Amino acid sequence: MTTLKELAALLNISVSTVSKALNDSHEISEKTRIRVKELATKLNYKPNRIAQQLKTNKSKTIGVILPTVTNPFFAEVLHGIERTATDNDYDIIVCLSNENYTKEKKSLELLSNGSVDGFIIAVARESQVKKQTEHIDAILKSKIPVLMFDRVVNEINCDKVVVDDFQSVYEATEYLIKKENRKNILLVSNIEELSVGKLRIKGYSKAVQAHDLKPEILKLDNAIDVDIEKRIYNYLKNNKIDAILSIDHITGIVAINMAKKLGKDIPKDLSVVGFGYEHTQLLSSPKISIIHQKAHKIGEMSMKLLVDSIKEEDHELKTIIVPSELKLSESSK
Amino acid sequence: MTTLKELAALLNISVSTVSKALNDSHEISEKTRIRVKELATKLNYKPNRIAQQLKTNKSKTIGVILPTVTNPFFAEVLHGIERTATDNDYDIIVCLSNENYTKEKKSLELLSNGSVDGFIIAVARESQVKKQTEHIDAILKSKIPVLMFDRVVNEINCDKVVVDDFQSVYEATEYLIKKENRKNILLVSNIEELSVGKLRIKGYSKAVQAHDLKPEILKLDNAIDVDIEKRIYNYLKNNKIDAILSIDHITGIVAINMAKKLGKDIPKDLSVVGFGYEHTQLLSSPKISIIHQKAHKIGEMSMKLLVDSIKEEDHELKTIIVPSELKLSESSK
DNA sequence: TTGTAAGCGTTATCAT
DNA sequence: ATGATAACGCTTACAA
Repeated sequence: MTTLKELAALLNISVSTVSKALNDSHEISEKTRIRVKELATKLNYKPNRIAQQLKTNKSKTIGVILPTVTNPFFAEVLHGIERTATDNDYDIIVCLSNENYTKEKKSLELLSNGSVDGFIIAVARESQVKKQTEHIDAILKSKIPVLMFDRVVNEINCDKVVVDDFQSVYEATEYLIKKENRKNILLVSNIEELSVGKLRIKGYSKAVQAHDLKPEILKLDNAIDVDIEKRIYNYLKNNKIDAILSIDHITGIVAINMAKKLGKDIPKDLSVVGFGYEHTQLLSSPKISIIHQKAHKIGEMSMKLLVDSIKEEDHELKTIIVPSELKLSESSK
Repeated sequence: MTTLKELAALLNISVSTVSKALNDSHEISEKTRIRVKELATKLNYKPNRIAQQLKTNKSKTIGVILPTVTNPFFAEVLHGIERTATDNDYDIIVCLSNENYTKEKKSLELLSNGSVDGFIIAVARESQVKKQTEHIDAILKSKIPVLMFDRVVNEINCDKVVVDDFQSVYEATEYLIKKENRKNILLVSNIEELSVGKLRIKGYSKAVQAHDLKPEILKLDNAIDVDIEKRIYNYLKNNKIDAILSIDHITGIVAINMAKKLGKDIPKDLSVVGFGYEHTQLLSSPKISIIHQKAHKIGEMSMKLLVDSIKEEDHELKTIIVPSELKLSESSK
């Protein structure tokens, strides 16, 4: 890599002159500026980013800690984060906690040494379930801004971007009751121990009770593939259900497949609503209705808010709610 | 952030003594070492990574350029990359090209200024289709190691990790012919212009011809959701087909759904094989058979090979082939 | 208009 | 055993 020093030596001028010339300083004569720039281009000179970072004490990098990226929700959020970061001249360092508290903690610690100017984090399942969050507090204490999205910790005071989990499920439930006239709505959950899962279940319960119906909830508690199918199949076989509301992005499609296996007519006998993303509806037949979380937007808003908080002198903490959209399957319209 | 200087001032000793004490130098007395370490712990001192990077001229960071991360294949590869990077004390900076040549080029340029010690890249669709790859050559010329995976450019000389695209599809086709006794195998493709797509189609064609059958290929050329369904539906309706081989991770499931709509009995009337990942089989009913690419392993091998190439004095370029595995649906066993 | 020198935080070499 | 100094590559206040 070419350095200022090398350019200076080749041109027989000082390092500072070269630096100023490249930065279009008024102090420098037209002639030398051109001379310097020509050589710089020729030798493909690029200012060493590390040196600049040391000088300015800014990394222009954000640490992004995600539980996983194989879940399409987080993948899409990451997409939004990356795009917005690029637009704001930031890089992102991505760490995956794998839903694991220890890994999450380690990642935060490793990066809180000047490597990043701030963090975007969706808390790992384990951290959330065990309520272990001092590692995040520690970061905040060291004055590095943190933004939490989706999986948030209420007790921690920082910027947040969340989905309207309660509201969207409440409305979806009400839709099933009022528009599709369903009475026996089963909620299927594989994420009941997460903050978002709890909120979604609350939204459902509240809506059901508001219409004097009784809640029915099938908690799969993190079951593995084959069990998911079996348990949903058995439940549908043994219970009179006319609608299914899945609060994750998998079990809704599985429920459709199991219902078909049982000879149910969708959407006549059974309405199915789930959470979904880019390809969810394409992968189901008949089409599932989905609560579409604006994952890309969540990523975008998160990065924007964090960048603002870094720039602003006296930033006041915000919580932004990104509304979801109920996308009906064509058949149910 | 606490610095060596601050520690030194507080302890009334020199910066270099502090540095040595923290690094367990033999030169330093037991007493001061303890004194230093205690204060360091108390003030939560962490060596500034940027300064260390400047000193060693190494970033211990790898730039990872992916076309997208919402495709589960790349998501899983990223998972493998991240894990292996962490195991080897590397960070990763992730950039998404969005299948776009310009963005890919810009990302490479922005990071080739000392920000990263090497690149892992899966070439964008546009770069591959238009055969624009000088930007990658430029990086190699500047002596930054590059590793390409999956979407590779044959003409470029660098380390590579690829899937056995030709072989796996050849074998899957042969399986359909020999074990399931299929005669009219339709290949469905939505990625025919990619290097991997071409190889997969070749594998299919070769196998079909080897058994004196005629190739049938439905090219969707990057169609959008609703068209995908229609075109597959119509094809199945108007043509006598007894097996479908999808070379991506979406159209196989869509084909199953369309076939069911047409009243076909799977797997009796029709065998379906596709490419797939973690949840692919869970999302289909009846179960699809999948060519399972070891995406996690691909990420792992890529990072390992790149790290090796960085460490080794005279590294000789390698191409590693990661074999896929044909995972039959239970019904077809 | 150009150059000198200090400093960002660290480590390594060379005194003391 | 401890400290002074230089160096990594860059920017910038200050001289010349």
